[in-house]
Amino acid sequence: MKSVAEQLGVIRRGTEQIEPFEELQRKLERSLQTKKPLRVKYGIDPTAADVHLGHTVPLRKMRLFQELGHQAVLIIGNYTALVGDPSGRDQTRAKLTQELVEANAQEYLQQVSKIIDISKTEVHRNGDWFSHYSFLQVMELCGKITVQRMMERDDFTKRLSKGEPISLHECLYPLMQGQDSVEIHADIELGGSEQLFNLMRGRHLQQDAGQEPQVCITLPILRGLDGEKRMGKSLKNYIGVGEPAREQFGKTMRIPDELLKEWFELLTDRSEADIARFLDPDQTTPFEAKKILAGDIVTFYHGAEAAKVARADWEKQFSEKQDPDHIPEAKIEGARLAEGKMNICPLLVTAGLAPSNKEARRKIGEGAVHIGPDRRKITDPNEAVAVESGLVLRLGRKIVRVTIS
RNA sequence: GGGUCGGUGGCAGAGUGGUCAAUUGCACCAGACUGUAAAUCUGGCGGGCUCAGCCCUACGGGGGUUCAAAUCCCUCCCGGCCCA
Repeated sequence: MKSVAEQLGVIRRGTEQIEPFEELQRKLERSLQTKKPLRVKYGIDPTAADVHLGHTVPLRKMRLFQELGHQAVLIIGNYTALVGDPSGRDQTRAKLTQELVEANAQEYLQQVSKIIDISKTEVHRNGDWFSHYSFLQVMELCGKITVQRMMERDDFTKRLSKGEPISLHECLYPLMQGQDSVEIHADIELGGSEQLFNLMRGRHLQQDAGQEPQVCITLPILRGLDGEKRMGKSLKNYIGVGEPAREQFGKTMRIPDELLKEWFELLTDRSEADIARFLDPDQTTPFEAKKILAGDIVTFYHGAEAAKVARADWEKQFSEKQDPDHIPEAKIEGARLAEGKMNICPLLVTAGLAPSNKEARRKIGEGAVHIGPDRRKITDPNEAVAVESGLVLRLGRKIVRVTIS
């Protein structure tokens, strides 16, 4: 095991705050002496079946703790998901059914295992304990915080002043998350910076329960593709860990330059020196830096070879304006062809390039549709196109190769 | 429970009997430029069709008045505020 100083060094990298820092130091020292790993908690609510890069910031930190020999404890918030975390939200989350939550949870676990070593991770569903809580216990839990304290939260204050509804059950959320820490005896809890209130609840509840309180480590919120708002599913500004290599690469190439620094810091293992070099315009162009970043991200989820391919394809398509070597396939049923032909609009829709005939028609009018090896521009929305396997269709930056089934 | 205001497209927010598939902003898509960055300009942004036209669905749900409703009436559901 590494020395406390060494551990602290890597743990601190990229964190927002460590509260309280001295306690972390003490815990690490004791752990080293007793050879007893620290229990590091991270909770994730299976509200949708997609893990994105925003989630990976704390998960990567958890992975680091695993590498340092500590015990990762992952909480699947199947009960908290039913409540909905009010943190950073300006409205109540939509209600989810238990079945949906469980289905999401399965998917989550699979995706999370791309980042942490799931075989060495303790996984709990907080429904395991909350489903057995009596009403009395819930009341006792509620007694551990005042309404004033709860309302001090920024998100609640905002909603209150804007006249937006706050449901009482949302107030349960921080208490539940905190109680999770009691249940699993957490030494450390990881979370996004907006989680501080919830994480601190855990400390208080643990103290109440006669436990040593956890250290709260918050990590910066990753901004999404737009470069402004936090990465999130609902904002459609995310990159999923399960997405294909070319998608991850392409989306990364579209982020604003200003995002480069934080993405390198939060999503890659690049050293400070490397990052400084990439961001220095005298040594690396932002364009190249972005390709490196995109390559790093793809490498993490798909391997170095896939990253190489994704980059080569991308350059071929966008820099050289050629057809890339690897083009996603779109299946067209042979039965839909009339004498080997099909009208261009339904063809684009079937190939998944356009959401509707109407939209396809518009895009043709805008000069966004090109087909075939010579990338002929389609101008007539009623054109019947000769379709054969291998035909390449383009609509804007989207590209697809037709296969007839 | 009472009073009152309100529920419009992904969001914000106009519209208060016909000219409304619904002003505008944001977001989003595409075109030009370019580094699929930023900035800028342009077009688009419910759906179907035999597509300069026609048709269908849509302004919380249901019902009604009217030649005609997002707009008026009834009712139900949901929310804010005030009172209890």
